[in-house]
Amino acid sequence: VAGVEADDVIGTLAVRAAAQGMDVIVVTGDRDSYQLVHDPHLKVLYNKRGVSDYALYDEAGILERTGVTPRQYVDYAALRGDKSDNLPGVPGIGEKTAAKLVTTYGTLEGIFEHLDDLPPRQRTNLGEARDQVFHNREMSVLRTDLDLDLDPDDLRMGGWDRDAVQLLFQQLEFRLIYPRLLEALGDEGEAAPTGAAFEAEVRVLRDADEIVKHLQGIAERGDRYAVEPRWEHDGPGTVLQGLAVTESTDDAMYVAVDDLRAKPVVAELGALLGPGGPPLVAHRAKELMHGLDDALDVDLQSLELDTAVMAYLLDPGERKYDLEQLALRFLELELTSPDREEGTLDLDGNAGPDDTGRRAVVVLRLAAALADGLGARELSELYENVERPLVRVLARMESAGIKIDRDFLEELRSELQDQCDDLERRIHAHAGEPFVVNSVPQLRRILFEKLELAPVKRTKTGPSTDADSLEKMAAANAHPILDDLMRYREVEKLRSTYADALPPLIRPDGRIHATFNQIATTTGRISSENPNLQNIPVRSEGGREMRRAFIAEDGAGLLAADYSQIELRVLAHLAEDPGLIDAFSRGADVHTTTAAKVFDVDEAKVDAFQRRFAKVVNYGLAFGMEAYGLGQRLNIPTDQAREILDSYFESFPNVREFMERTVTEAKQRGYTTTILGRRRQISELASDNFRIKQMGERMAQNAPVQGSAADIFKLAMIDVDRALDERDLRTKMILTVHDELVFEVPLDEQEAVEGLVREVMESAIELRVPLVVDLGFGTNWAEAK
DNA sequence: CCCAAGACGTA
DNA sequence: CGTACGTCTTGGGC
Repeated sequence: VAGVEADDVIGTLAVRAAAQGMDVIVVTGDRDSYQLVHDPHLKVLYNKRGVSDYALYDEAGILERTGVTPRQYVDYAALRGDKSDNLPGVPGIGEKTAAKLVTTYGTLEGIFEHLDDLPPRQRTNLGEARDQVFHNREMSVLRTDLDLDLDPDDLRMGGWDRDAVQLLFQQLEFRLIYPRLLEALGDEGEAAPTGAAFEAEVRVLRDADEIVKHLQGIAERGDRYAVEPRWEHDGPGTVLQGLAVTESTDDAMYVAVDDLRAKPVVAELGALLGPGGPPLVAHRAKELMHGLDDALDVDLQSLELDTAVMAYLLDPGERKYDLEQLALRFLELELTSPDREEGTLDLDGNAGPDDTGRRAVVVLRLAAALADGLGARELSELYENVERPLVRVLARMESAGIKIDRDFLEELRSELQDQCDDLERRIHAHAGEPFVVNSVPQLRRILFEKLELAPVKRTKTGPSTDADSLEKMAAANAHPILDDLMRYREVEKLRSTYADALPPLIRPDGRIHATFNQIATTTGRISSENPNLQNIPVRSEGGREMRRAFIAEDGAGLLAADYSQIELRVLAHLAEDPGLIDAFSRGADVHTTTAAKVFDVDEAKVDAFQRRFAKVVNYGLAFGMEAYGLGQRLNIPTDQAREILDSYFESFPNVREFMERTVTEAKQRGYTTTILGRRRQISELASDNFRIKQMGERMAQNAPVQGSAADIFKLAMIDVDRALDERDLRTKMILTVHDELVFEVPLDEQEAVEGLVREVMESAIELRVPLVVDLGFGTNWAEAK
């Protein structure tokens, strides 16, 4: 109620309801409500702390709790004051004295009339606080006589509007509360329309001439239009069933894939989707590209807007970018209405032509809304120059895949299996009993109970058994089981995650086709799944073997091109740090330079040990690592780590300044930005929880650096792809690993491609420091690194 | 079948 | 108490 305190509304309604004979309980953490409890029908459920510690007070309860009656409460509270409401009390008068005074003299007025009867200290203090005390009382009196337009009867609990609640919760991104609410209340809610009943006229075209005419019409008009694929089923290996196409906001046409295969139709479709075709809109255009390529051999090159990618740029922190959710959030449209007409689902429960058509219409509407959103956040250029062209680059990489040496992989697999078996036997012998080595709870029992080893660190559920802990325990010569355990973990990881998991993913063409996800990471990087080709081992010697299984076609080799220390170069650029810029500009080894500065020695005299320290410092401190963490990583005392930290920031002062500025800005704006304007929202920065807020600060420090590096890398991918295309080279880009690109290069193209790739990657963007690319060439991925 | 936890591979 | 991912095995619950 405008212009009125909420407490007064509560007071008025509570008193009115009690007067009507209703039993009223006011649930509150506000003690002022005690004054209301003068009616036998009215009680206060006062929550002292949190939600589980509470007390139910009736009139007698208030008297017992405070020593005064509800009617006397405001006078008592006025004397006592209330720190949380910023109302000072009377010095020397606490709860006990206040209660005594009020019961003796009845009211504040009564007390002040009898000041002379009181002890001198109280008399003076009360006299001085007189105005404050009356002010206090005024502040804590609840009004119970407001002129309200509503009555307690109007507030009876009714049904609930399920759809409205669902819509609201989806908009607010309350993902878990809605199902819990359904569970708690059952689905007895009153169904109410929410604009959900969205229908589109969908016409199924079968005649080739008619289809061609329709497509020609789109080409001639040249307006934006949407294409939505219908798939045979969800998930990988699905096949295109048909396409819905629309230029309007309320109708669409649908063509089954068999009808698209007619020669004149394919030709027309190819022209429409080719370069220079009218601007096409799709949701998850990369999947559409694969569908068109696989089923019809059509190359989609006229993509204008991909609604999934656009939504990702608006908020890269979302988990999913389903059309259903986006429609609800941005258009307030319910795409999957539960009561949709029968017959729109096929036997497998999949969407039919009508659904696909409706989706196409939604995609077209959504694109306009998202385009506005991108514009308003200055993300349009990033979308047009980077994310949009990248879609097709990634699609082509996925199609290319990487060839696998199946025999080598099988050989490796059986070797690893033997080693695992052997190590498992030894571990069981050390333990004196068989147990599941992979099971952390069972391993804990063996190590920390049976063998009574001393834990080094803890997890949420018990002592940690991670590699770091095992290593520290082994260093203390705790037990011979530890060495075998560490080797087992390494070998078992290689066996299960790579040697076992990769062979089933080899397609009939002898290659693995991973999916590169453009809308998965918060920072702007690309991720890889099914399998993850971005974490194939390389550091350990044994692990590196795995890369020998990734090979080139006969007559070709693999070229690996990786940016040298791109994140540190980005940091140097963003922070404009003279020390870092100088090191990179003169081509020095930046870790050596850091070591020289931190340890105060000549660059020429830096030893390998110091350089290793400096490397950890460079990659850790710059992103919020603190003395404790640095000490852990380097196995040195925290104090010593702090000294290193201090001298680092002394040598590179602009880095600290940049980090501080970044965090401040992120707190103020709610998001960080990259070189190309990519945004990342960091809600953690607004948390009351110290640890969460600190985590947010580290994210804010890292996101601009990792994200800008991703920006540059994506530019490079697009440029290289175009350069290869323009020169009609047969070389294919086949992998992307954050700062590394892998190409399959026909041997006769090696020289040309090496020069081209280096040149294009190094000039992807102009920074305050040079970009440097390292190249490697070989018959397999291990050799190319 | 789903999920969380812990572990671990990469940048 | 550096951040960013994806995947594996266990073990508990339905």
